[in-house]
Amino acid sequence: MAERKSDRTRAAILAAARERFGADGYERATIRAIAADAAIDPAMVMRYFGTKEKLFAAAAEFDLRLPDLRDLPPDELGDALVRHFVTRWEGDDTLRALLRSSVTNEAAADRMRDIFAAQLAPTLRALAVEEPGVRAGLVASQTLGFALCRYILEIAPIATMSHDEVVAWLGPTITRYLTSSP
Amino acid sequence: MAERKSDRTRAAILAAARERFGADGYERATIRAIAADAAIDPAMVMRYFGTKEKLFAAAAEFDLRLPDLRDLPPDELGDALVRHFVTRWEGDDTLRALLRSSVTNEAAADRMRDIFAAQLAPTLRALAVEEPGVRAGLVASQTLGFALCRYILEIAPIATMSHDEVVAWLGPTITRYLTSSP
DNA sequence: AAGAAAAGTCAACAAGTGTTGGCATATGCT
DNA sequence: AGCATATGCCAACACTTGTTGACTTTTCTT
Repeated sequence: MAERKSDRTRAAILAAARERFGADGYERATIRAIAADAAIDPAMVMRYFGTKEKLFAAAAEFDLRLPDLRDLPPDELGDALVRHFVTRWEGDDTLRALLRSSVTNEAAADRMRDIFAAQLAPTLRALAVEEPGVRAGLVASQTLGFALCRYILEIAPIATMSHDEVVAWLGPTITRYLTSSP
Repeated sequence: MAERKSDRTRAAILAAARERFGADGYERATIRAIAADAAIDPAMVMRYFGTKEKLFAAAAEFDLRLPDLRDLPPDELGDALVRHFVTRWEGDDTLRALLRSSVTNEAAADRMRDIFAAQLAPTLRALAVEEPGVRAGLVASQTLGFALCRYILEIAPIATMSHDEVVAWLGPTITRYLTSSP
């Protein structure tokens, strides 16, 4: 079965949706604007995805692609995680779309919580730390907060930091959240 | 000059606005809903504040009320700051309104950046740390991220933590951001 | 008590939203 | 080639939004 024509427009819609949701958030990103970006008719978006909610659900599918951390020495966990997160944030519009939308849209917030519970927490559980839920929450709080300041609010010194500086500052924090006992 | 009748409705509008902006964010919070909460006519909101933007600007006025930290030993700075932030977050709808709105609204983001630059950064500058801008950004990233996870996303273990636990976990992080050299 | 100013109500507007159905075009199969 | 199906466009719908202007009621001064 060859590549259908519809596959390409479908992909174009999804790409445009991720970009718009990421730039404007769920409510301000309009079907019409997404359709214009994808150079098609707004009705096509409905035909392909049925509803704005379902379009978002499809566009916000996301895999953190967390590496296996079990072979690392404990004091390098934070650095590795932070470096992974920063590159993951910058290679994909999806996380930005998710963050921008989850603040005002309940479905997006659900998605965010799900990524947290289904991807981050299990990875930490595999490290056999105590209270993996709490530690996963702490890691989320620092990484999401950093992303908020860097990509959304664009607070000056945070937004312009190099990857190495980010790792140097946040790495030890994450390491402590993973290894220190309360 | 006695208390005008208008002062009370003005205050009622502002309270309702803060609540709605905090619960729904800037775009989903409608003038009509705010007016309904304040038990007045939507047209009154316009008469009192002129426009939705100006209403938000008035409702989002905020003072962090940061204490003077210069007398504290350096290793207690983080604990004190974190405890102050948590109580400040929970006693006032304004910060939630600001956080929820700043993600999709540029004026709200400006306000957020302003609080950061005009209140947090100068306080740290008074502590004579190196690179106060960077450290203020780091503090913002952790505190805003924690607020996001606790009050907006309501990620389970973070949302239910006691104040003491919050201080125990975040305090050392903030202390390190303020005292450690890069 | 009369009149001015303040405070509040009502109905409507123009614009933008998600969504729908009908109709045209292109594509693939036999 | 001819038909069925997939793909696409257009115009319109019902609704909500911020905002406005005319009108009524209350409040206060003189």
